[in-house]
Amino acid sequence: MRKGAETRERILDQAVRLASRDGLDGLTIGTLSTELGLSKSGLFAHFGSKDELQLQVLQAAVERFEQTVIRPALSAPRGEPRIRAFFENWLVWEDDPSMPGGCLLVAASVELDDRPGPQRDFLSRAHQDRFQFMVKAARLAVEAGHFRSDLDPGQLAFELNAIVLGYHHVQRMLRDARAGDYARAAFERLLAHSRRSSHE
Amino acid sequence: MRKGAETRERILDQAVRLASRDGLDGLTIGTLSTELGLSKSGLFAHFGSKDELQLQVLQAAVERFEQTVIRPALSAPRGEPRIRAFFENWLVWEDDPSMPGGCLLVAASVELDDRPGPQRDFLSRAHQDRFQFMVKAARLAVEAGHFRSDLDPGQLAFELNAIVLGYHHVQRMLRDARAGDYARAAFERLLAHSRRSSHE
DNA sequence: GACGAAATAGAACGATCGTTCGTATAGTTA
DNA sequence: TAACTATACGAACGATCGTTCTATTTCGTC
Repeated sequence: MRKGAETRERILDQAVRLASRDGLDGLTIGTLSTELGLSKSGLFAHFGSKDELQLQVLQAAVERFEQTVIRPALSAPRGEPRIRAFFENWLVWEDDPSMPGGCLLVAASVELDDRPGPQRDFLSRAHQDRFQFMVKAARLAVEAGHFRSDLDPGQLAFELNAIVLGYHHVQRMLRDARAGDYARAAFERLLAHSRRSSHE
Repeated sequence: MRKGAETRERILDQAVRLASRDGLDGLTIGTLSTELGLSKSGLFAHFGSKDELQLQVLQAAVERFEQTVIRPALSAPRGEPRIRAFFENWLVWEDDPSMPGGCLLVAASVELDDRPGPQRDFLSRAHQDRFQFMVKAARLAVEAGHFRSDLDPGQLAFELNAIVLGYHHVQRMLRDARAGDYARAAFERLLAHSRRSSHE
């Protein structure tokens, strides 16, 4: 019962890596087991089905996101500093070397957005939670007096999310080195607009 | 030579539809031929390889984007009106019923961004062209006096692109009906910031 | 050290993948 | 209409997919 959990983690670690490249469907039990030096059936026994493997891969990715991005942001002071920490950690996350094919949550989101099932349900919930985290962070920033009182927290969450998606695209598809500069400039513009009496 | 081109178009039409759901790899010659009432080998003969099929699917999608979004924008007056037309047509494109799985260019971009090959090369080029189109449109808007002279056209292109990606995500993964409102509000904020002496 | 359980391996399954080949049909041209 | 070519089909290929089964090895506990 000890050993099993260890290998399961080792499997999921490599599975996240592979799925970031090839997608959740492109992720294959055969290649995954080969790369890990395991037998196909031995690996399979840990999950019982490919659906379950995909689900656990998604869960692993979400857990890591919370650990890498959410938690550090929560330990920053409420208001603008927290939002800033969240954003910067998110950018770091997007280039995490443990996902050489780019953020798995982005890849899986595009892959699953129109395919009903438990994988989509789980991922959708995770994205909603992340969105609500940003909404709440924006509200706290308003309460702290950092942001203007008529700011729409949902709008800020949308734009924050959009900036990171834009970064992902320009960085990975266009391979434009200015991706980070663009993203940070957009973020600063968003912050400036969100602060008290920004322009009217 | 006549008949062949017709069926080829019919194949590509359905292929774009299927690939928008299942991705370019998920697109399968077997299911594609079945849905069209063709034999696998008969369909295959039109392309010679799956790689070539994928490439032509991408080309078909890019051509349609140019026809649906780029060309109408070009027939709008230079400057802000053109950018506005481009953006609105882009949003319409994102919900085009001929791609029930969402914009193929977004899906393929995430799928191919880390897989070298002619498909990625072609798609990357298409995205660069689209980006440059936005850059040029922004420059024209500056020249027309609609936008401030110190505006960074690349930055505007980045943010425009980001807004649409955010729309795609919130609309399709979160299934939030406010996606359009969010996107348009972000767009108006971007325009306001880009106009002459917006806030300083 | 022996025993029961957990973990892994190996072989095989039907299904489907992309692809090839030979053949028949359909369409175009002379 | 005859000849020719483009188009489509059907069967089969080896490879790989997820999955199932049985057997073997490894582990934790008494």
